[in-house]
Amino acid sequence: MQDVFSKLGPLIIGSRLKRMSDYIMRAGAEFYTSKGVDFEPKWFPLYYLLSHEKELGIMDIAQKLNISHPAVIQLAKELEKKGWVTSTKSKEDARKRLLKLSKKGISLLPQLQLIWDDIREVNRQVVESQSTNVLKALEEMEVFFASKSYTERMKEFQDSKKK
Amino acid sequence: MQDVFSKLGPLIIGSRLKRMSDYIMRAGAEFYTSKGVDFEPKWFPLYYLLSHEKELGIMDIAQKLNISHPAVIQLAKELEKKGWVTSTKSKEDARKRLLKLSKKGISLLPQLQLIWDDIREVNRQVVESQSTNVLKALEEMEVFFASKSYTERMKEFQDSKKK
DNA sequence: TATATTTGCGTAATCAATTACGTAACTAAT
DNA sequence: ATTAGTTACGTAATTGATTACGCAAATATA
Repeated sequence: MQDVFSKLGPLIIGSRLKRMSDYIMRAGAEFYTSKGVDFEPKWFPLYYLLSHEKELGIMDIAQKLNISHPAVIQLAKELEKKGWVTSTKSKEDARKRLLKLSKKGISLLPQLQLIWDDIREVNRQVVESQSTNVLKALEEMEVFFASKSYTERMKEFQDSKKK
Repeated sequence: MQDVFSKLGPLIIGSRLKRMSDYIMRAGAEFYTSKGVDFEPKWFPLYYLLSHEKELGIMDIAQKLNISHPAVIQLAKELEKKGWVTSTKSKEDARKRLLKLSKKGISLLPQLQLIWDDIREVNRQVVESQSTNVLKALEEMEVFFASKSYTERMKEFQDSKKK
């Protein structure tokens, strides 16, 4: 992705973010394997969330993780198969199925913590090497679009041109 | 993805990059639709590349775009169906199938250019709003990992802890 | 209380991209 | 000139996530 694309600059922010994200996620997967832990990066958000929140319904999780609810069901299915997560029907609301970490899931935590510490440390090295901090940049983008969405900004730009 | 995750910082660089990338890509798709142009963001890299390079083989493209060659074949199939891309067997190397923009594909370019200009402009606004430039941050990350991969850095960190 | 609407969940179909594998054409080495 | 190895491409299977759809429970409304 050099030469031709170097001049594109802002036009391909999306693709470049995706490429870097894929790269990091893949490296993360490698790392779990190298440590002999049968854990996949995609499980992290759900697992981590449950490790902090005791019990949560499918939709609550989907919202907190900002993914679709079928994705949550799928991830939960995998973690249940591993025996790390169990579910119970809610007594207050019969529609809800509550997820939580099983004992086995909780007992795995310390081992994962160590790995997460390592990942965090290397990521910190990345960030510290930067004169321009990627996390800060992301933070700023999130705030920027929270105040007004990309699509809205597009519309406004269109209108401003017409004048 | 607030509260629980806010303290994670560097641990979830990957997920956050992905989330932002997804967001921008989706907005891009919306924009094409709103302009009544039947073009998908995923086609952009291949289309744009061909608009600059005349003729290219599948593998050349895969390398330049940093995607797998089946992905190129798939994208090409779609663009061929649209009538924007044609292919010919290479005379120098009978294994190669060369892709290029068709006349129809070329004639679409000016219209797309206008849209790309708009996208570029709004993205520029994003970047200019930032005290910390996301493109610069990405650039730095790319350089950082080009000199030594994430996995290598992981290994080194592991070793340094043992001492 | 009956009815309409919303909410929570599950399944199915679809999508975009990958890995794995096979085949044919080219290249290098003997 | 054979053989071995590499390269280019295509297909199939898999992955990870989404949207679309439907059902049942809860909530709001008449």
